[in-house]
Amino acid sequence: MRSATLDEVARAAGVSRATASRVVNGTTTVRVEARESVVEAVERLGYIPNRAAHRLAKRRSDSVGVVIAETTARLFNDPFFSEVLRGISAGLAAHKMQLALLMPQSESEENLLEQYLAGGHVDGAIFVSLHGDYPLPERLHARGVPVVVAGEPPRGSRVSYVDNDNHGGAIAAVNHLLEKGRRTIGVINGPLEMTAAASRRLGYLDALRLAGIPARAELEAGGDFSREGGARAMRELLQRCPEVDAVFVASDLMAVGALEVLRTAGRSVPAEVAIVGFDDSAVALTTDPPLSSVRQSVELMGRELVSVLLQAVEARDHVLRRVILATELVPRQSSGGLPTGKS
Amino acid sequence: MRSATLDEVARAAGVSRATASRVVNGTTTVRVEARESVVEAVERLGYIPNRAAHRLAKRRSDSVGVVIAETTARLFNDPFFSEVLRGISAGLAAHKMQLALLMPQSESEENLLEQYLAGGHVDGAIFVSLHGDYPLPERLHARGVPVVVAGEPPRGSRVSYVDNDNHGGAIAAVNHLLEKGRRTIGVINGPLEMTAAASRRLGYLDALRLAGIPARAELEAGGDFSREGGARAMRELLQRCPEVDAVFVASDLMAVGALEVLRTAGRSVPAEVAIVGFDDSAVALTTDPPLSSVRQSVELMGRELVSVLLQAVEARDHVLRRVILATELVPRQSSGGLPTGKS
DNA sequence: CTGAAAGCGCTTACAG
DNA sequence: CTGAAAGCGCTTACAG
Repeated sequence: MRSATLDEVARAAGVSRATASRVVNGTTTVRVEARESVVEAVERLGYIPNRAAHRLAKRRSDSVGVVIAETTARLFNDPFFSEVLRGISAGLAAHKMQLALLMPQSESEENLLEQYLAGGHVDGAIFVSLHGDYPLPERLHARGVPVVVAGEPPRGSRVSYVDNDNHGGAIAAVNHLLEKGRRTIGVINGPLEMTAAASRRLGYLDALRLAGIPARAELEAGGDFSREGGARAMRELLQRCPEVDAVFVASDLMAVGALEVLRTAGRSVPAEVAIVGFDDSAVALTTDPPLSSVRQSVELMGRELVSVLLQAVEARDHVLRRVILATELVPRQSSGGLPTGKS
Repeated sequence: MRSATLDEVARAAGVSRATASRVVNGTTTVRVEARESVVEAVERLGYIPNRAAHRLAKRRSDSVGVVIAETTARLFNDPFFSEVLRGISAGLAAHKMQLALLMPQSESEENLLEQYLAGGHVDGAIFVSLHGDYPLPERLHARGVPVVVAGEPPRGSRVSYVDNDNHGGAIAAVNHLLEKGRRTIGVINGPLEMTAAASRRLGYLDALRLAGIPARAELEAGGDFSREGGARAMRELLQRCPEVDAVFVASDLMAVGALEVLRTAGRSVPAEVAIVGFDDSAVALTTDPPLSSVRQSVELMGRELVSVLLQAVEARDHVLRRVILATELVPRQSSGGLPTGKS
């Protein structure tokens, strides 16, 4: 159960505790023989450093808080969270940092959270909550706690963040539809208080503008990133603009709902209506026809969140860092993307 | 940034560090005046205990490892993980324990994991991986590390676990179908190497047996807990036994697929075929008709996992604990469950 | 390159 | 009820 201590290792290796510490921590200034005997002793005794002692002496926690402050509904229906968590976990593990997961579920827990994060229990914090106006990251940043958030925060914010290129991805999607000869292109938006949704919408509008096609308000419908919402929006669109020949849908899940409505309405995809989704999630491959979508790597986002945070921790600086991850259009049959059967 | 130390609090309160420690930790044997002046000093200085020092002195980590060793696909498509995580998080927070999330993603990370968990970095571990044969919990248990797993482990295992009453839930579901007058009841199973799937199947068989109805192999079809799998299984069932008048589907997601197939096949639900799912997840309310299902609380499971683990940690014992959480049938229209429109 | 020693911030017998 | 003191296991100037 109890691992050997550094003292025991030192004694076994016939060196001082200081030297033992040096080789364990990879300091180079140690004679080869000393190093070797320490390494041997570590092996033999199965030495595992005591993290608490290490932290106390170094005055660093070697752990980062990952805060997921999200409603139950979103949390359970959006694979985003598991995926970004996986990326964060991998990034942290590579740096031997511990992931302290925090999921506040009430007002009072929120308050404790701020105490906790500001109290030196962690070296920094990553926020993965998506809803627009969340003041905690900003407050912690102001108190000098290194912070990074997933997704672009509302404008005016001073905290570092990592985000996917939502705007660029949307432009690519709409350009693709334009190249396919579509001219009456609708959009199904996500909830616009989320910056991701707002950016995708902007990309749609910008792509149309660049192509010299005037935007029409009746070609926009609102969703909520859910399948149901996508279906509802598609019905609206069909009713308001029966001549619509393509739709850029701001999430794959909504696109699934839209496809169902189109099938029920007897509109063939992509012949009559071409569809492009966003996320390139697993469902994109299971729809009929397979869904063209904009790929983003949420796991990569998790890794980037870690590296941005650790940069700030190392540098002990207060620099604002922004990382925008590339997105990529993956054409499939729902937009007539691929001439062959390859998907 | 840096919080006051206990020493500073003691000095400000005019007592010794020992006394200050006693009131901070809630020991009762402290004179009222001393207590009050310490409390006041804590307030005034904004004292936050240094966790590393506390841990080092107490030789306890006050944190538990939560291991999610799961394939990406399952992790991202199953809300189970977020939900159980939320329950665990809440349970741990209530005990002021820290949640160290561990998501090993390779062989080598798995090995480090065992080192880590056995190395005293955590007071115990909760395992949330679902696939059948996972040796790590057993090994840690044998090494004296308190361990509890979510879901019944394969038979022969000696580790504590918390599970939902899959068997009882399945019996309730099938009994309900029997009460509705159905006699040709099929089943769509999950992957049987998962104990949850196996138990549900057993419940189906037992309920039939108790009702004196012989089981027929052609009324069983296999799924994989996915929507696709459910659809495939339903097609099989219709082909092999067109006279089937009810199906117990071992997960809501599979039931969604089954309902789609039935609609396409022109079978009305519940008039011709009654359906009951399992999980009572959010989708149960969005299907058409609303899906009867067996309710289980995964979040509660998370809380129970914590309390079982902490019992073992406190007691420093090696007792095998098993907690089976009640499930409950929620009748809706897919089984003709409710005479009125209430769902 | 190496060791003796101070220090990180807390807990807890022990003696009173 | 309370304080002086040892101890938890590590890191790191400092002197050599």
